[in-house]
Amino acid sequence: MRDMQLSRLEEWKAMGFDFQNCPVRQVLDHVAAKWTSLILLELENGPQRFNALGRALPDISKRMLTQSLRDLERDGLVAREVFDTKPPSVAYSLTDMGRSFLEPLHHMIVWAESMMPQVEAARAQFDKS
Amino acid sequence: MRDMQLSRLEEWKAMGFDFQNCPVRQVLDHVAAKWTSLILLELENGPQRFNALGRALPDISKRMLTQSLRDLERDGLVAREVFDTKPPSVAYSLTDMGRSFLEPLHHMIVWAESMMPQVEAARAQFDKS
DNA sequence: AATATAAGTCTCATTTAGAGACCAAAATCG
DNA sequence: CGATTTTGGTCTCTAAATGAGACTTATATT
Repeated sequence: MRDMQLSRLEEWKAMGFDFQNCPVRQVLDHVAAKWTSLILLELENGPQRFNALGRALPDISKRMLTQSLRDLERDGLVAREVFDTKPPSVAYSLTDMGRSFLEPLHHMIVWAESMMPQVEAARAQFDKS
Repeated sequence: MRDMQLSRLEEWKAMGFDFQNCPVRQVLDHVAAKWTSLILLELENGPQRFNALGRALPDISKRMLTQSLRDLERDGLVAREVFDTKPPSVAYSLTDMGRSFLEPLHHMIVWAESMMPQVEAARAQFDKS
């Protein structure tokens, strides 16, 4: 969308508002990361090891599991701990901040579950026309 | 991740739990759609036309704006109304359900804003090591 | 007369995600 | 004893999702 008038954007820039670093976007990107929320939800059941998480979330690829866990670790939502077993095992757990994220996340889930029938109805309506 | 033990998944399947149609995943996918939440947030300011939305969200492409709006319309969160002007204009607005989604969304945003400093700190820590 | 606007669609290029092979060392299985 | 499994990943190759931008058609503006 490059054919915009730029006025509002220019205004924001003038105000020193950094569009790319907008905190709202950053969280939404996080929630939007498709797997991170599911991982956090799974870790609510307690610390889990890499492969156990993979089994709990059967349709995630190892690649994305690794990447999502790194992102979560970097942002301080998840802690990674290596145990010196043979072979070495790695446990992932929620940090306090990670746990605090579950509260708003559960709000979303409650909303989702209560609205699902309406959403289904809307879809059926939309699809038939 | 095809090398899983399948036990938990099998269990779920035995329970008739349809993994792909899980409502939690469906909403999270929605929130995870990268643009839908931003669009809903923008429509909180009142109904807006296609190009106006494009200007308000400068880094979305027309292609994704169209697609996201269709998804939101299909799920009943957004209403699309065509006006017979010349050239015809189209207004998008929140439905009641769309508005109700803003509540849990705002919870997430509040969380995001309050946690941002901690997240930044965690990132700085992670990146330096 | 040329350009802009409305709301998209379409194509092509780039980015992101998924599938699965591969790693090394130790434990387990037959 | 040899084969397989398990640990937590990485790497490559393919497939899917996204972005950039040209194009449309009729009217209005400059």
